[in-house]
Amino acid sequence: MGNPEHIDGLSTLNRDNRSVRKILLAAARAFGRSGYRGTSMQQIADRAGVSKSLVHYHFDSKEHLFLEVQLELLRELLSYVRELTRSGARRSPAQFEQAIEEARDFVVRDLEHIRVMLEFHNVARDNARIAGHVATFQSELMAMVVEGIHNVLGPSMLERLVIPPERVARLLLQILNGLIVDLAYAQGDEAVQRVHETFSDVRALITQALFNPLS
Amino acid sequence: MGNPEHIDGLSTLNRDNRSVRKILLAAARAFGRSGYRGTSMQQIADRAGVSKSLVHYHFDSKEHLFLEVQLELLRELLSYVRELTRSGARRSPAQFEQAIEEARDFVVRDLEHIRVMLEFHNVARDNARIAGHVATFQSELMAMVVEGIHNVLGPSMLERLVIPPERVARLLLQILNGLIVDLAYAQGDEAVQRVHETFSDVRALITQALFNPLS
DNA sequence: TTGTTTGTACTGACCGGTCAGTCCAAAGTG
DNA sequence: CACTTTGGACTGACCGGTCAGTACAAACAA
Repeated sequence: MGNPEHIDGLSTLNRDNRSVRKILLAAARAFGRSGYRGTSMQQIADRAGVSKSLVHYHFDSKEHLFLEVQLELLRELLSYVRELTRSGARRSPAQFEQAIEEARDFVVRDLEHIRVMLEFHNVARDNARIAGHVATFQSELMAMVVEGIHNVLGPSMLERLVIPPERVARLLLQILNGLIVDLAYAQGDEAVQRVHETFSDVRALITQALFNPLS
Repeated sequence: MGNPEHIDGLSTLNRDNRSVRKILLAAARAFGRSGYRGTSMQQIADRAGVSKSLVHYHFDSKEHLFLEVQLELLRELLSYVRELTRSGARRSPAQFEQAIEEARDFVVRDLEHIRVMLEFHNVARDNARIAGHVATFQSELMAMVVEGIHNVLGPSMLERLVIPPERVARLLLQILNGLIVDLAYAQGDEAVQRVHETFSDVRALITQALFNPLS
């Protein structure tokens, strides 16, 4: 990745600083809940328990803060996907399904955080710098999922895929986007439960059709 | 639906008025592109070629305008789904796939408009009135898709579904949400083309696994 | 025919308020 | 000393919304 925080001429950011971490966390949640424009620097400062001045002290601008939030989310996702697909011992469609299920659990657990992704394209549309970062974000995530598919399936199962791994990766990301949107809409526990049921249907049907039978 | 524009004590809206139609169209596109908070009344007025005052003359508030945009989108979706699934002559998985493909084309064609849906939950989160309308929107759309599935498949094919029609409807809406998000991210023609390919994969795999073989 | 009234569409100027961002003096901290 | 943190005052831009007033055509009255 090569020190992405040093490009674009942004000032260096001390990520180990406790306040910086608090601000990043508060900002991620606030952006996820209310969107980029719907979140004020004051709200972020309040939720982080620091002064507004300090936020401006650590981050050049709101755009910079958003960028760093984005960057951290990418790091989290990458490290999670790496961890999830590290072991090379799973070699069946059922294990593949389980990996998808675990990915879903990850999304649900960090939903407030991950929802920021739905905001990326809105901000990117009138901000070239952020648009570039979104593109990087997407391609790095895609590469990581492809690698994860290789790790989870191994060469033997990989041969049985009816479409190439790259297309499987794109497919997984697309249905996960659908899950995120549906969850954003769902209000109340039964609604969330129904969304989970729906995603399980998607997962089961796709897995079933994704592998050629053993010849 | 019963004259939805008369509920909530909103002033009646002359939908035949040329300016009103221009404003609604401009607002739908602007909300779809930049989100609710990212769109100002001034921008909408400019794009509609009218004064900001006129927008406030026809619509009580920004919230009211958003509500009317939502209402019109619901009308369009309902009438489109009705039209798409009217004929009862299709009775094969291939025809089912084609109906999904047509729905995709509809989404792509009106994407700028439909993208507003991604914004609904953001606005609804801190606006009870809009939250109620979103819930109505969702349930009416769901009912319409279920009815459409019945029409497209007919009793014979309906029996072969491995999950009930209601779950199929939720599944379709979820993967369409994924499509909309992916399209929102896609920049450039090849990117859009790749998203289409991905959605085709989803559609094909799901359709393949969705029907029991003829016994 | 001429004048009056009424209703609708529409506008520019303006108001109160919010927001991102700046500046700075002061205080704590390692 | 250098770094971090606070709080407060301030600016310029923008935003949603209001308001007085214009334009105009149809209906009505003399």
